[in-house]
Amino acid sequence: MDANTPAALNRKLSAFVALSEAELGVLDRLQHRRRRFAAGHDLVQQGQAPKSVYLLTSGWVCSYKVQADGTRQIVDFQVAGDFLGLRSLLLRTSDHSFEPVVDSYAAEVSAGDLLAAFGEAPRLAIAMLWAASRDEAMVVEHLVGVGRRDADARMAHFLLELGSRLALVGLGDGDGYDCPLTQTHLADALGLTAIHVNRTLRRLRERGLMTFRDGRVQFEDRQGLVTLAGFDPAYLDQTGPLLA
Amino acid sequence: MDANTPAALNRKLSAFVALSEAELGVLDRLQHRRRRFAAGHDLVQQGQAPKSVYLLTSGWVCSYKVQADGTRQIVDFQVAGDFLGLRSLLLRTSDHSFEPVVDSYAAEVSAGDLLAAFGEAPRLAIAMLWAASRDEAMVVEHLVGVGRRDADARMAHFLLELGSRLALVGLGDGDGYDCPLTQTHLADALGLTAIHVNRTLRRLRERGLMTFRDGRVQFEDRQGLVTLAGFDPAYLDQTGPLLA
DNA sequence: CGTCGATTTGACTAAGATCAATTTAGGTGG
DNA sequence: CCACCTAAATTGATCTTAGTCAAATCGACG
Repeated sequence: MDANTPAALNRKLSAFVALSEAELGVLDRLQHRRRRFAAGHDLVQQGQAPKSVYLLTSGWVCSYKVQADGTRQIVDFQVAGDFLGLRSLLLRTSDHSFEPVVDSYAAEVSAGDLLAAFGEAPRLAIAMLWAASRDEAMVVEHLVGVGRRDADARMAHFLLELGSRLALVGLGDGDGYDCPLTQTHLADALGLTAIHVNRTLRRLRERGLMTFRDGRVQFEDRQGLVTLAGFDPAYLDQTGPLLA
Repeated sequence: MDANTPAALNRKLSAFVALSEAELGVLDRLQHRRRRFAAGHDLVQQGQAPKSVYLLTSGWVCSYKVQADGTRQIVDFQVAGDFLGLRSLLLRTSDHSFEPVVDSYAAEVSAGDLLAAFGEAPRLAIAMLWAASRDEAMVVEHLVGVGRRDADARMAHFLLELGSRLALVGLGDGDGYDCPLTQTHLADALGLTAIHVNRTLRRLRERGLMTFRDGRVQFEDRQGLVTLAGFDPAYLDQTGPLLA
């Protein structure tokens, strides 16, 4: 799908710790067992206990929880370089489900292989822990948005964060990025209805801040968006860990 | 404050993996450097880079983020047996602040001591990772509540979860528990206003489901609350990990 | 007794949800 | 190539939940 994405994880972790050739080699070998996931077909059911982690190499996946009344909350989106199901390895019951938003490719890594790789390259473990912590910080920021930002700021913040994440793995730049999400995905992520998402996007467009059309997010006034959203990317911290 | 709370962490982890005498000893030795935190005085400022973790032995603390406009979102509450600032050890910038809700006591553990303890008792590391994963699952569930539950269900779910957590460390039981939170705390946690929290508690009381008065949460109709909230404690999983 | 914070209640407003259509764009079969 | 089907996007009208503004009550504490 995109030639440079197999290296997305390398690129992401390298932005954080300088990994040696040997460590990058271990990382590459982990990503041998490739699997394809077709858009719309769920990956893991809520309540199952998986024994593998997936490293997404290309595509988009969302992780979500559904409630008894059928409403769903999307917790996070995963793009190239992101992990799927890391937490589920530790908790006996997987606490949410995964839906590929578009056809996606991921490397399947067994818990055993992962532990072996950590033994071989301990700094890899640190780097992955950093990535996991960063993911958790994003969930926290997501909670802040849903709890304390109005629809416009919430949308702006969400799309800015996504832009930063994608730029880190070489997809898109400061001006915008390609984004296959539907307004329903946005609604389920932001705790809004699809209808309100539509009106929110219209407002942002009419204010000259950004457009989202034909699968493309385009920032027209990035600074204006940042101000509206109160976006402070400190929580995406790319400057390295304390333990290194 | 409460005689049995110093053992809260032991009790919590033991509910999950059977720890040996030796492992429990390592755990106890970690908790020697006690510190007191006075109610209302913040522990760590957003943006600082701490080099220690705290293990709360008694009291209540909340972790939160404040936004530029002054609104705040409480991400989680910590009670006896919970960690403070574990994630901040990995991300260079601490991504939120801590406020002791009441006078609290915590053991300060340096990153070095923690790593040493893991070397001595590797199963302790697994158990603590489990606890960290569980904390993250709680944040996810919190996000689901704020995003997709109305005020009544959100409140009911929150108070039920808190009850389960407290029962695990021996504070309170299935009927209720002592809770020092103000309605403002609840509002900042649930993404509501304090006024609406007040009305929400009144509705729950009038429906005969529960009361919250004079620092005491009392379940009157636990099953009714569980149904209203759609509370499924699977994400609090106490049945053990895959890696053990 | 007076002050301050927390709780409680009422009246009103507003952000976002719900209900109901219509339009648009891809894909499919004939 | 075109009629048809479906999912997504768009818009209007109306309703509901929760927020805002204002004020009274209550309790702890100096």
